[in-house]
Amino acid sequence: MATGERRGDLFDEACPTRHLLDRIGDKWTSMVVKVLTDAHPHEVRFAEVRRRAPGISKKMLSATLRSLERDGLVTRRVEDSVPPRVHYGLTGLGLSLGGPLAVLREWAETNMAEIDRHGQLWDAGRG
Amino acid sequence: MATGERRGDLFDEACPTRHLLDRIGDKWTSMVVKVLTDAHPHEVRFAEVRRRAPGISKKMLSATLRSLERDGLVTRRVEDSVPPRVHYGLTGLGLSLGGPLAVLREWAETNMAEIDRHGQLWDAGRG
DNA sequence: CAGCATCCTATGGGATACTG
DNA sequence: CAGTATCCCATAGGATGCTG
Repeated sequence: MATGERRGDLFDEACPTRHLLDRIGDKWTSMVVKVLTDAHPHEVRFAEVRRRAPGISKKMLSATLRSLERDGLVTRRVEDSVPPRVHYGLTGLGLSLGGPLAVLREWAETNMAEIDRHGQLWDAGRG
Repeated sequence: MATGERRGDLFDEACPTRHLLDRIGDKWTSMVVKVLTDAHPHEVRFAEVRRRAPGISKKMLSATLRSLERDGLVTRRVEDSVPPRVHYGLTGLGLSLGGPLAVLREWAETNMAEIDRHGQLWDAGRG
């Protein structure tokens, strides 16, 4: 991703879910999309996105945003000033992704605690 | 994952979606869950899961199933025979994950073609 | 400010061979 | 049959420093 490369996996055609997860399943994409979704229709500047996605490095934010822009989910607008200001926003496609992500989030909020609890019991039984 | 280890990322508490994607966003989990969801309420044996998730190695199938079992999404039942037969199925929790995954899949089926097309245009403009 | 370049490590995951 | 064990490599992604 950092290089802008994309792999064309055989399973991409066979399994759309896998294909999508290849794009949004990495460490930062879902958080960046959420930041831009929450801000919509307002654009958000690079540093501000970074502030709202705690922990992300400049390198990864840059790579994540470029990947999203490449896929047509995010717009990038450079304000011609010194120092430069770059504004990011969602395309219609990017905005539409908010629905599925919200569903995922809702399920996660309801069930991740149980998953964690189960995992801890499991680990304890192996200690 | 292969070792059964789990990282406790700081963002897990802050972002449930990220937390969930840490579990299902890897290469095989979503496909394995889909196989078991499609088969439900019937259980599926190890080799049969493998057949329905083309390309997965024994190692990765083993690791993926164990991870899902650890998280309480999948049941594992060993039939006492020689050679052994091991049957996998979904728990209620695992079954409930089918909803969100179907939403993801639907969005992907509708939009991944456009994403790919956009990405190819982008790449062409950089060639 | 908004990045890119570079270096580095940990991890995911494939190939292959072995086992109860 | 249903796994483990081992080896190997490609990649994700963090840390740091430089630049227009």
